[in-house]
Amino acid sequence: MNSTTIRDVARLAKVSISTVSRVMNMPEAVAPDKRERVLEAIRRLEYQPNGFARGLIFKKSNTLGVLIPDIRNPYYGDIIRGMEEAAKQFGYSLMICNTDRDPERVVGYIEDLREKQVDGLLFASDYVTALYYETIRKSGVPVVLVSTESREYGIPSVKVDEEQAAYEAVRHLIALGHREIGIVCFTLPDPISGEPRYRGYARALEEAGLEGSKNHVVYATHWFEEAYAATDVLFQRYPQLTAVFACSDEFALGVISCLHDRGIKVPDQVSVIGFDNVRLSRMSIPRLSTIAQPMYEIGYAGVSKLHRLVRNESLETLRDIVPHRLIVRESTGPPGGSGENRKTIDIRTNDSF
Amino acid sequence: MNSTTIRDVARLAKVSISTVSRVMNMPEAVAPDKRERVLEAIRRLEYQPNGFARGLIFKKSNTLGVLIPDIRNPYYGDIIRGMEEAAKQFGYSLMICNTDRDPERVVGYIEDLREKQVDGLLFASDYVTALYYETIRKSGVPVVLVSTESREYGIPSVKVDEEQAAYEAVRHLIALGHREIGIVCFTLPDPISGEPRYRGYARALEEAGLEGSKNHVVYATHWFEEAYAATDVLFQRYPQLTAVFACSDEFALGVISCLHDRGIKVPDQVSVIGFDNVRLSRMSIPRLSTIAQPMYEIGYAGVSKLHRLVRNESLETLRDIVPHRLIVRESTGPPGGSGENRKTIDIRTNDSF
DNA sequence: ATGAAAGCGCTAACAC
DNA sequence: GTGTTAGCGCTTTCAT
Repeated sequence: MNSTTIRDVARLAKVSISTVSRVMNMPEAVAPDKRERVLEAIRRLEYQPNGFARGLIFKKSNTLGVLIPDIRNPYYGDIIRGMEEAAKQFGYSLMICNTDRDPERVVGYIEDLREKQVDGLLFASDYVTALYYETIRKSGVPVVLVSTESREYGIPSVKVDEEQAAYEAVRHLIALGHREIGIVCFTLPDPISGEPRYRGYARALEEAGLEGSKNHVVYATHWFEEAYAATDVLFQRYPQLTAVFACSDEFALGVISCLHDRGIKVPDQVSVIGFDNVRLSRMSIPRLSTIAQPMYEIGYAGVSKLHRLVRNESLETLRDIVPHRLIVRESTGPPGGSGENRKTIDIRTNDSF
Repeated sequence: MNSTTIRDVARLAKVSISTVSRVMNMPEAVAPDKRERVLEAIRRLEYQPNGFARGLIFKKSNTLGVLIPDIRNPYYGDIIRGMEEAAKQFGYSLMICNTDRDPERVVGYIEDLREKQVDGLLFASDYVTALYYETIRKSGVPVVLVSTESREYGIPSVKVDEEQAAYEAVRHLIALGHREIGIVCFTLPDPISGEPRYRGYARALEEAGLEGSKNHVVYATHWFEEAYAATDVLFQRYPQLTAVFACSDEFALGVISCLHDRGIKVPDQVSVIGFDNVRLSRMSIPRLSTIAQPMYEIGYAGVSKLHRLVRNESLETLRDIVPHRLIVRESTGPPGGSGENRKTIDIRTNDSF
């Protein structure tokens, strides 16, 4: 580690340390000749100021902590990029932490970030438990929630309207002519991505007089593999389904893979719609119809909001809702083969992974 | 921000600040009654020490900087998880930065991380240019390269044997009976993932007396969309191909999508093998045959190595090579339809994205 | 315009 | 065992 200090520079330039400090912070305030000498000394010594010392004085780190529940989920790629762009704009660095949804790590990271004196915290997707809230409160660090929200604790947040988005996804299926629609839902109780998306699904069904379908639900927790397995169960119970609403694009891929392995064509026999519009959804065969979230903008807006918070500016709104939109690609279409015409589904657990 | 200091605690507990400091750093060295009083005061005041002050003394941040070229690439998910696990083990936090391969951001981040006094730097996948090296050298921060290496500057690194891995991928294709094999290669000059993988491809071809195929190459830079477009060019030039080696799984998906849109079946008519074994490769249809890199282990090993460097311990080896392995799934098979039997390929640029 | 000195919050000698 | 004190590297009064 390069350990030349301001003292070394002062000595070499034959000035006092305050002069050196001045050329770094208010260059105009120092005589041109001395300024040049100092600059030269800085160059020669490759001097770079110590962030700890500055932090101690300014009581600011210009760093924001970011808690990501699952860094493997492509959903966060663009969220992070949006955050980074905003951070750059406002002069912050990001400290990105992956919690793998482990409460211990969440708490550990919050405490660590607070010790590192981050100026603020971005908390993504996870549900804010009492433990998390208490840890955050204690730390005294401003927080904004990203793709999650908290009714109990009134924390600022940025996200889409999950219920409405899910509603529109299922509306799309209904408009296509589907009558028997299943859902692969995030394991309840998940008050963020689970419950609201289920409600949107149920609302669309009711509105279309299809409430009989409302129990065509099966659960999975975030992973392709689970969605794959859940799909077997779903079609075992409700073989009449002609469409399924998968609560994430990854789920949708799981559903499609399962169906494919059972010889069922998507979308000819069964339509599948996803949620998120991660890059993957354009890379699969068939390309996924899905609900697009503006991930980049969500990340950007999260940092903007936090920036205001950090500077004690007032927030126009506590909970920001950003627009989603339906994207129709290839995985949805009108109902084709009916349940009866379909090849019987093999419900044995698949063991190919 | 919670701003109670060690002084406040000392006052409330009616002891000196050194006693407070002691209960935090060497609790046994202080009398039980006082210790309890201090602990109670800490609890009451929700005191948490200031990392800047401690950093100033210890000259350590217990933080490692991580430079990721493209956070959207799923390849880095497990790399980061491996790093994080090791970091936790060794008592570091990770500061993850996404550079999007922008030299300005790379340099900016290195300087910023240095000011933040990170104890070390993990530099992933990118080629170490003279500018980067100079920036790193100036900063004086120990570095290890992850999934990249540097012959010029002799920087420690952890990665697979790209050339050999590519060789084995193509060997697999040859063993299956393929004679006309194309490659979708990273844009040259890419001395890390481009050139060595091409050499592996070429070596396998030569060894099998297939050197005629060696020019069946087309280039793309990291993205699905580019691989898709490159595939059109590849088959336009060499319609006799029955197999292609894609230099990444993302490329492989691009190749497969393109082929699929042209009505060509994988693997029945054309075999495709990828590289990396990202999670995606198990989620696609067909599931990808690929070369698996141990991403998690690479990340873990990178941090371990850096940890040694930070503590000035000697390294057994400068450049670590970790094992790869061939995974055969569904996207490769024996050559089926010959070029002639195949539907003519539509070489117009696809505009579906 | 410039230097001397105080002090940010903490740890680590060094007394006692 | 515990308190006093001298810094860690820097910015910022305050004199001059």
